[in-house]
Amino acid sequence: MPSLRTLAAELGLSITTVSRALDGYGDVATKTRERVKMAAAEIGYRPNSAARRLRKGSSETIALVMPTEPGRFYEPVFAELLAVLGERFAARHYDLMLLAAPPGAEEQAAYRRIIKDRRADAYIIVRTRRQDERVALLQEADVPFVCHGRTETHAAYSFVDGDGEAGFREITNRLIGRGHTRIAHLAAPDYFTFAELRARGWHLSMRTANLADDLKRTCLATEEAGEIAAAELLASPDRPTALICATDRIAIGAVRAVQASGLVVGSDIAVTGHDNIHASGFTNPALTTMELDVRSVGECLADKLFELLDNREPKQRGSVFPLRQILRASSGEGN
Amino acid sequence: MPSLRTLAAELGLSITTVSRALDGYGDVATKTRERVKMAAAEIGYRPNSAARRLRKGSSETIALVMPTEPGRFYEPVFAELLAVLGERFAARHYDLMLLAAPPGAEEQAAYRRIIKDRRADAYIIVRTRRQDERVALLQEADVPFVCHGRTETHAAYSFVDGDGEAGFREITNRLIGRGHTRIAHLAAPDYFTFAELRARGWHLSMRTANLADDLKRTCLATEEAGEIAAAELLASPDRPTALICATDRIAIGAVRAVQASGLVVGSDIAVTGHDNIHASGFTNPALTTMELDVRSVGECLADKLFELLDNREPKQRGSVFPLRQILRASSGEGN
DNA sequence: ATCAAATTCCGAAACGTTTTGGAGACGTGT
DNA sequence: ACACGTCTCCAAAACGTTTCGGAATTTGAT
Repeated sequence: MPSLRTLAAELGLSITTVSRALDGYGDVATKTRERVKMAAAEIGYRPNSAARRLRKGSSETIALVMPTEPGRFYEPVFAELLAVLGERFAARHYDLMLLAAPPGAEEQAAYRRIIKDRRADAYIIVRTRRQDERVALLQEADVPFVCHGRTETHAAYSFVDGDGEAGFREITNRLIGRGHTRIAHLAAPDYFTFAELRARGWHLSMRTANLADDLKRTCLATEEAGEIAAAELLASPDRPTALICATDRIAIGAVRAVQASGLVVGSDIAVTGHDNIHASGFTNPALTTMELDVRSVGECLADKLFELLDNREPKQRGSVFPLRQILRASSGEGN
Repeated sequence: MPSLRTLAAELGLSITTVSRALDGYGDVATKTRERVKMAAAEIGYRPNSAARRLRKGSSETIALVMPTEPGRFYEPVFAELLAVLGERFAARHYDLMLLAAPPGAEEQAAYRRIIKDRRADAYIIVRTRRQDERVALLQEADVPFVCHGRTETHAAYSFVDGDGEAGFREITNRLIGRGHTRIAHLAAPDYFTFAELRARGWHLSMRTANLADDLKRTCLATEEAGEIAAAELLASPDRPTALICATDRIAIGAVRAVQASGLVVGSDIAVTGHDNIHASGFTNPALTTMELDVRSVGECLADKLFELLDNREPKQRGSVFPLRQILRASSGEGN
């Protein structure tokens, strides 16, 4: 309600001076500035965002378009990531604008529309895909953006990701160390980069140990799909002794499949996942998995975004965070 | 980029006429309107949102402040709800703005700030509490809002909720019908209205059947807390034969506690939950639970919001959706 | 005392839209 | 001929901010 005009009138100054005083220009006497700031605080002045946006041509908004899967949208830590981003953005007076669109034409259209309208100054891409049209789109439009996850393209862009490859190499090595030789991988759909990276980790580890790397099944990242895929693998006469799953949800399905076939998870068949979703600690036996620190990822995403918005030279394009291994009974370790 | 000015110049019309033509005023000749619309489509004109917001004094934005729990934020269907809301809002050219704040002073401040700045035309309150300061705040500020969940106050406001009371009465009755007499309730923290309603459902059902209603434990809605609370109940000499849990997460913890005490879920002890989170179908045995149709809820929330924004008389203040019971083996039924 | 430079302030324009309050043209009934 | 209503259109103001290009005043150096 109170505007610059109000303040100016009250102080007997011009709108210009009041504005510049508040924005910290060197243009205005220290004494006047103090006076203005006092009055502004007193009266509870807050600049009208629409007006400033109109004038500055920026929106002070960061957009995130959530890719709604056909069916239910589900991403274990999505809500938490949003919370972290929201906090960080608020500190810099940026708004977080949330849209939803199913991948494909509709998603493209959504991006085009916001870009055209300049309704966001920057974007966050989540669930990044190996060939991601969103990256191409935003690069072409020359709009700042940061990816959660990475693409397979060689384009230069900022991203934050977990080191799925190393994480899966590590867990595979660990299982090999415990004597497993037939280790299968239940992969997520391969248009997701994370699925490819995790599969690669498993694959490299197996090759290095000279073990057969043909035990791979790809399925949706759901419990149902995981159960079916695992059941198939277990039905084979030469069945695996370990199931390394791309996600906890897949792993939870796999646990069920193992139990259904009369085998014991942990002793007969090791099962591992990724994400450390809440439920993973409460399967029977508890699920060995690995975890990415969501807070760090969120903060890193925000920091990179602000680097771009401030036109600062980014320290590094991409940041890859290590995964914390959480060993539990489903892989024959832990308690 | 193209503005009304551009269009006007191109067409040899005034800005006024172009604006009115596009907004569908009866003021302008049908022929001119067609001409204008053609040109607008051709040139890809889209009104500048900042300008229109400034002029109209509205923000065309709906705000949702997510209450970040101390620790991790987690709400089973939150992401999906956001997706539904996002879709609906986009159809009406409203933006969904997301903030995050922990309940308490910070949350209040966040609301006050956005209200003062008029950065949102309406609000959505989630995780509604029995005594909810947010409701009071928004009512006092006379800003439209809709609650997901309800308060215990008698204030007139719009809300959408699931019928937790009926749902819990139903499952309790069902267990009683199967011969259970000592049925415990694991409740969520009682500042949440949903927790109170579900507890009431259990309570009423028990009283009606003249059964002891003293077997109630309150805990956080987490697996860990559920496990501890369930373990306590099971340690009692006169232990319950059924654990009706306020949420699936609590129930998953309870399942673990039952198993730890050497009893069998389903036959020895029945366990039920609420939410139908993905993991609930994959506990061993699968968890009996109940489910609210998120899409319906989201759409209803959006509809009510637009009723308020359009100043239409709401058909009904509150909408309570029935819960779908999902009977599975953990309560001795289903497969 | 004079000129230049620094300091402090301000008027006015601009961002792009919506809306108010007409103005002009044309037809209709008297 | 006149008054009156209807159709189309438009100029200008307003929303509240930022910023350009000075203007007025003071300071400093000679």
